[in-house]
Amino acid sequence: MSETGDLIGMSTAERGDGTIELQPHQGQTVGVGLNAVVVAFDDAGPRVLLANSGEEGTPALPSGPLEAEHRTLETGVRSWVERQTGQPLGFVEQLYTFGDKSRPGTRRFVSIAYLALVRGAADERPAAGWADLYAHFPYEDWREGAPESVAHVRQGLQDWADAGGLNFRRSRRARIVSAFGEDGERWNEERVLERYELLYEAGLVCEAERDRGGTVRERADTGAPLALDHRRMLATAIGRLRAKIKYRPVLFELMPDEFTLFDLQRIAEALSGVRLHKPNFRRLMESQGLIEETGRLSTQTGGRPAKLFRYRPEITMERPATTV
Amino acid sequence: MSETGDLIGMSTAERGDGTIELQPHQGQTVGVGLNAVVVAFDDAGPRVLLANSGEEGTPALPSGPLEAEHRTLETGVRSWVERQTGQPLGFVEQLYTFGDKSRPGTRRFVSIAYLALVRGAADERPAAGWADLYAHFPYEDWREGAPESVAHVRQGLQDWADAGGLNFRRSRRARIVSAFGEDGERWNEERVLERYELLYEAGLVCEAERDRGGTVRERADTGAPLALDHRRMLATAIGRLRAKIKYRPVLFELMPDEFTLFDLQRIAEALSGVRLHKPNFRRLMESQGLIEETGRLSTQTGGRPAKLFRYRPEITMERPATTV
DNA sequence: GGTACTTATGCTCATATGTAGCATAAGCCG
DNA sequence: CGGCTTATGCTACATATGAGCATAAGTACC
Repeated sequence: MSETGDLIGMSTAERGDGTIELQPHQGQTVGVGLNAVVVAFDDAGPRVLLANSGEEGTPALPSGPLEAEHRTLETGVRSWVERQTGQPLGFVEQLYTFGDKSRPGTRRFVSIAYLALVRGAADERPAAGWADLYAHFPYEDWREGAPESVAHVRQGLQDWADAGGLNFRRSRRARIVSAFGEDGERWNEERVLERYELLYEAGLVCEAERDRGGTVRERADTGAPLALDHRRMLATAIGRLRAKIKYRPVLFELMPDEFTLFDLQRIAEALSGVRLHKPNFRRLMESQGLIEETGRLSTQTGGRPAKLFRYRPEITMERPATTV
Repeated sequence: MSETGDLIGMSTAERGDGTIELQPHQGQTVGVGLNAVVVAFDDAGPRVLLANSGEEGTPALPSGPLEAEHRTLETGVRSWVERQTGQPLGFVEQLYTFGDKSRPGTRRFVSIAYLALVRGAADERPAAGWADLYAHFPYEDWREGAPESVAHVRQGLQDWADAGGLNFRRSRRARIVSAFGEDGERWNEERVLERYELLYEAGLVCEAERDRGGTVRERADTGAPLALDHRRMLATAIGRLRAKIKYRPVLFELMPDEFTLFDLQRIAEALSGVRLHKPNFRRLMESQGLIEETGRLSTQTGGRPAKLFRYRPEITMERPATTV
């Protein structure tokens, strides 16, 4: 191998066959972590898989370092989640890579976050458990109309905007309107990350206090904290998921083999956090050809029995799918 | 700092104030690289910024290792691109993180790829240059109808599908139809990555041959190669960009201060790779309130002079924007 | 057994959005 | 001045979306 180093920061290593292999130098020792946001459903609603980080510790996402034996990043994630929680993963998708320097002096750390969907939230695993998704984002659940916490949060943000200088005020107000809409109007359910980052910046989530060296104090309005920047990852995941169910049939990764159209709708609503119009939702689902009747009925509805459907994965195609 | 290590693969380090800090162990030495797909326009069309990797080397994307002084990943990317090519970046967005183990024995390598848009393709920089985007993806340019290369490519894929066993054949054919449509119908311009990965798997791009130890031989139908997995990154970037111009006003990151509606349309077409209906494109742009007339006219059109417009960034809001 | 209640299912309508075509305006070039 | 170019504006049509209402078919309760 002959080093030529003809390009700043790169070295080209000649292989035996005369071809050229390009490899960046190592810049510094960097830890690479893998994190997973694992989402599932049970009767109580949307859940996220958490690993407890010790006795008093804040809960954390399943995570671990990238290791030599991981063939791909994705296998690494699968292996960590299964080792830590016993939960095997189905659908897995890369979310985002976080790598800001946290505090001067601390070692550089790059975290690659993944989103995973699994088919049922089976409980009773050691050092792991399914938490209510909206316990960490109370203001994101608009299924019963605007939640109380939103008013609190809006007020807190208003105060924060008013506290700044003249220039700050304008741009902060614009960001608040963009993220939270005005007076309950124009709520865009996909802006989960934008909202969380605004709250963090305004010091309204407890992680903000903690990262400045303060103590973690839970807040009812902005929700329960997670370790490190894991709540940011969760926000990223929810936002991505809410966007994705509109154009990809990912919903079915969460469904049992057989389901009614209303089951499907309830899960779509739980994820997107808003109510949907029932007849329109049915029409959409039936017109897309993504599902087919099994011929059987569900009598567990409390009213007229509902037809049971199954997903048709053979129509992988592309079709936009579902909701809002 | 007391190590408790209560969670597999994690260690909790107690800080002075009694709060808990969670940090993954270091798994192995991993190099973290930053790559940038920088896109711009000149009169000849869409361009991508490349750094030459030595005399005979295949061109490469601007890239370099993550370094200690980079505050964020994004600043790292900006700094590397400017150091290597002299090009300062405007709009920057994270694309995807690649980290598969390439060959057994080689050191693990994680590459974080970014997409950047800049306002004009000024040339004449040392060790850098603007290349024609579609030179690397000839089959992606449908502005003049289905390109000849598509027929070649389709044939090659067909042969590859037929060569496999019975089960392979079915799934391969389905993937081909999903990625390339059938007979020129149902072409989805956003599936750039899906198409590239199919071609790679079928051995129809020269990188496939190269990565198996063969020599790099350029192919007219599937386009010019790039170093390492950089063409995969480029495919990811084009796909993301084509999707994004439909719901975000990113187009203006590429435009000069003043432009005609047809200028805008040409750039939208060049990126998406398909022709657009002119009256509809105008109506869309005018109805969105994202641009405003400057009051001046362009007489360079060869016909009736066109009104000049400028972008109104104050309407950052959210508005879906443009095309198809 | 009937009545009230529940949920499922099917249909209609108004309104947005997207697609395609054509007519006219206003410059240039010979 | 007539023929070319491109810009600009408008209209007809198809499709998607959003909201309401009527009916069907079960269960729970009296």
